[in-house]
Amino acid sequence: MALPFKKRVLLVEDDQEIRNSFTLIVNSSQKFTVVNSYSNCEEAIENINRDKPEIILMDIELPGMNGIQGTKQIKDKSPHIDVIMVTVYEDSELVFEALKAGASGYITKSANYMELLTALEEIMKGGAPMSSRIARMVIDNFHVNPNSPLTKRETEILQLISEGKTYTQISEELFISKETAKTHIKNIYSKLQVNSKSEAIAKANLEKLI
Amino acid sequence: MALPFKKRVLLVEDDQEIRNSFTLIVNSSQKFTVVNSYSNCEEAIENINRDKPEIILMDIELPGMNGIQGTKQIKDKSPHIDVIMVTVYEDSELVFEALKAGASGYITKSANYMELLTALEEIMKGGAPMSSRIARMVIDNFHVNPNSPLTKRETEILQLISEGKTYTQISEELFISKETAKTHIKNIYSKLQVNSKSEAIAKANLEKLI
DNA sequence: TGAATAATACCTCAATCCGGGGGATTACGT
DNA sequence: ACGTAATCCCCCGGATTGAGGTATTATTCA
Repeated sequence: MALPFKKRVLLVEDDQEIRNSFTLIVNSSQKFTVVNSYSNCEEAIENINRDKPEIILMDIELPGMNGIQGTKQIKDKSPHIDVIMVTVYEDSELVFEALKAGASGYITKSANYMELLTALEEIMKGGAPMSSRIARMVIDNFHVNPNSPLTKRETEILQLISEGKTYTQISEELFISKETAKTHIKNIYSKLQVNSKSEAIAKANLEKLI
Repeated sequence: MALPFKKRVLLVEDDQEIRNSFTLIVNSSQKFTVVNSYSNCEEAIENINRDKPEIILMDIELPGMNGIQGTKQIKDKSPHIDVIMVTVYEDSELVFEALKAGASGYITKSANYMELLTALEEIMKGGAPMSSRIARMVIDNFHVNPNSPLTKRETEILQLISEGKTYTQISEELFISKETAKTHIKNIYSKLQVNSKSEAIAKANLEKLI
């Protein structure tokens, strides 16, 4: 009955109860098996080569090293392991930090039986399980502000600035004189209230102008 | 029997067959109704104030204005309308362009009955429906490269550069001398093979160094 | 323990960039 | 007809940057 190819799942979660209930749920599936569970990242990382997990369910709030730092270290050493963050928070900063750290999914602790197993299946299929709110948060992060104070040309030039181009390169690329490029950039700076290229890029990213 | 609060869905799709089949599927639901369908963006935009859609299913490849340009214009005028891109392509550039333009979901034309309705439900819940591959693509886009050639300090400084900080500001923020900041930046430039702040930022974003 | 790497700091010099003005023409759309 | 956008030019001074060095401490790791 024990399938030889069950996906190896590791739990990192300091709440004993959640650890137990998640273990039960995961083990109830024919496709997954919990190889181990830890209450902190340090131990998990220490034994990762022995446990050889393919998927890690990682809590964010942990004693000692937090789940985001832990994910970073794990993905650093073992990039093939898929990490799913499990948390109570859907705070946007934490989400993005976790994703940057290398998480491939983001579910909440309130996840029920089905949601948890669906998330694991999604990961197996090469997907990225997320709650509705997280998905929207992530997608919204891409949206460019349609109410930019900049004109089309200015936006175009800001784009080139963000690509690291110099005044000269911009003027050549757009077939305009260097002075014109300068004028546009002066206007961009004044509209964005900045006074350097990098500041302009920072503001552009912040306000999703490009 | 006709519920008064069905969500108003608009179709923009040049393939007559798909338009018909999607219309049938959407109308089969108690929660949605197709208010109109067009074979091009121009017409859709022209009549949008009359059709008053809450959700638009938008093809990307269209005669005349493409679906990405169309989405941009629609979100510009009516930011409250949710646009779901419907396409055969899962090409990464197109996906990101569509998301930047303001799309809130991204499904493929091969979407069946269930997938289509699930996507609409997801949108209604404030989510962002995506296929597994798209979701992973989007998530992967956040991941920071764990094999950065930069040291911790250099990464820290690159981060500050990307925030638009000057040498002086960086040195003050990190409690080091201006000269040291300069040295670090020189090393960053040499490792990234660039020679300006904006180029460094561009490369950093490209290679997900920060 | 020794070597390598990282982080710190200083020097010089030329090129670029920025800010702050200014003025001017053409074109397009309302 | 007026405003906005896009184009181009000028001056200038000061700040910043980039490129070339050298050098001293920590720390880390083999």
